[in-house]
Amino acid sequence: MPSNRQVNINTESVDNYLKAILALGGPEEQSVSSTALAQRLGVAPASVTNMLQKLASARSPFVEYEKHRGVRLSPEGKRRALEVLRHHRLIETFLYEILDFPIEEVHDEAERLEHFILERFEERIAAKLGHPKIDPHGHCIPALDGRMSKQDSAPLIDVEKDGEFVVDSISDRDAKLLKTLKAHSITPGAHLRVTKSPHELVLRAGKGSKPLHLALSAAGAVRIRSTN
Amino acid sequence: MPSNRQVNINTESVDNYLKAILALGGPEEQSVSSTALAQRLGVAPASVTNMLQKLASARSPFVEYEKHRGVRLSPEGKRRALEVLRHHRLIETFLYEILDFPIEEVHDEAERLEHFILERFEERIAAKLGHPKIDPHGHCIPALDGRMSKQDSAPLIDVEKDGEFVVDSISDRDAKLLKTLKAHSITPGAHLRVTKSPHELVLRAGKGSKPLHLALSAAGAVRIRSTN
DNA sequence: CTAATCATTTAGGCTAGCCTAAAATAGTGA
DNA sequence: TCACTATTTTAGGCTAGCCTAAATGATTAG
Ligand SMILES: [Mn+2]
Ligand SMILES: [Mn+2]
Ligand SMILES: [Mn+2]
Ligand SMILES: [Mn+2]
Repeated sequence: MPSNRQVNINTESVDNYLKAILALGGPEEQSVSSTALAQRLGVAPASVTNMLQKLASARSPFVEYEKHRGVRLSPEGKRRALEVLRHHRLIETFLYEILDFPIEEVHDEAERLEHFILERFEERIAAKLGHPKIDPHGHCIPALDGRMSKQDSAPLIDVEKDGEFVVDSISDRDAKLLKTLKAHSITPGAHLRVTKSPHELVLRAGKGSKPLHLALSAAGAVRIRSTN
Repeated sequence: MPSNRQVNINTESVDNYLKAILALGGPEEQSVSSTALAQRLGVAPASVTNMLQKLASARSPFVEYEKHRGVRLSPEGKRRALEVLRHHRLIETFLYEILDFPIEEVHDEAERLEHFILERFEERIAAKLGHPKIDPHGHCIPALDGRMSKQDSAPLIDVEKDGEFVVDSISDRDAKLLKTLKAHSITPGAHLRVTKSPHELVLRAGKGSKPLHLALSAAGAVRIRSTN
């Protein structure tokens, strides 16, 4: 009857569970279902249950978990998740700015490295980059203390009527889309004219760039804000 | 009776076994004992035997191994070991040159990262650094094809009589020694006056730096070459 | 209110990589 | 050559993190 399980809580896998809970919980930190986690992490639901039980029953638990009711990060879990997110986005910025990686390749490389760097490395690249607040996808980089400015933006898919916007951020998880958008000069900070039609959005960045027909299914990956 | 074992041969642990065999086998690629490997890797001898059996019985084996007679790298194993060594030394150079790490800290960080970078990352930092041939400890960086120039140097401990030499390289594995040597301006490429006494060596670098009394036990970590 | 469906957990298994203890082999020197 | 010692291997176990299949719990439609 191993009740007070002694769990090794510093693994790549644990990091990834915490990051996934942070991402799926959204800004309101809603509770996240096993199935959603299983899908995001590419593992079986049973594996998720197993891990959640471990994370919840550790000595200082990373999550609050109740059977059948989903899971939330504990304060400690949130701290760790934000730390890994900071690693991730700093590494992405670094790969993009210093090592000249193409934007669509930085995510996968960061996804591995984020788990294996020490504070010193983080501190050195942050310094080298001038303590950036935004990564190359337009996402906010959490500060050392875990604070992160709320983003004042909306998914492109929620646009109600045609208009002009500024590109806020683009999801880092779809390399192909990132490449396409880049080819149309649709990058964070760019001005964007949006025209809605039943099944797609038509996007135009600068004068020189061709209009892009974007399926609605892809429009969740782009966030916009107003042109002040 | 699982004879043709299907082994996953791309793990950090496997990398570390191969690197250790490369290092312990020396330039003559002598066969390496289980005990020596166990000691170097900080695992039990039984664990080594187990891993060697796996590495030797894979479909394209990384080692040639005979019970009780030690182990050598196969051509494939040597290729991989040199690849990881290249990663390691490129990362060290990069941490030192680009991120301004202190010399005595680069090794530990590289020791982890070397297993988790892709070709692209290797290629980018090599380019950024101008395809260096020598790392900050003075060690040769294997080329992409695995070739590595022989080092024309000798361990300081083999010095027979007093004289002047050039510091060739310093072992990366002893951070404390690296720091001490640095404080006495004893770094790769520096000129060095060596005076032998029964139990120690006295080392003097430039005029400004204080003489360093080095125990013989530490003198294996430094390699020297003649002043042309 | 009940039955079908869907989500989640439990149970049982697997591999990698480590461990310890016991057994076997090799090497050495009397 | 034979016994003693040191090295190495075998045998058996453990944890982390996955898996599948079966069982259970929650939800919803009739
Ligand atoms: Mn990313
Ligand atoms: Mn990750
Ligand atoms: Mn090193
Ligand atoms: Mn290593």
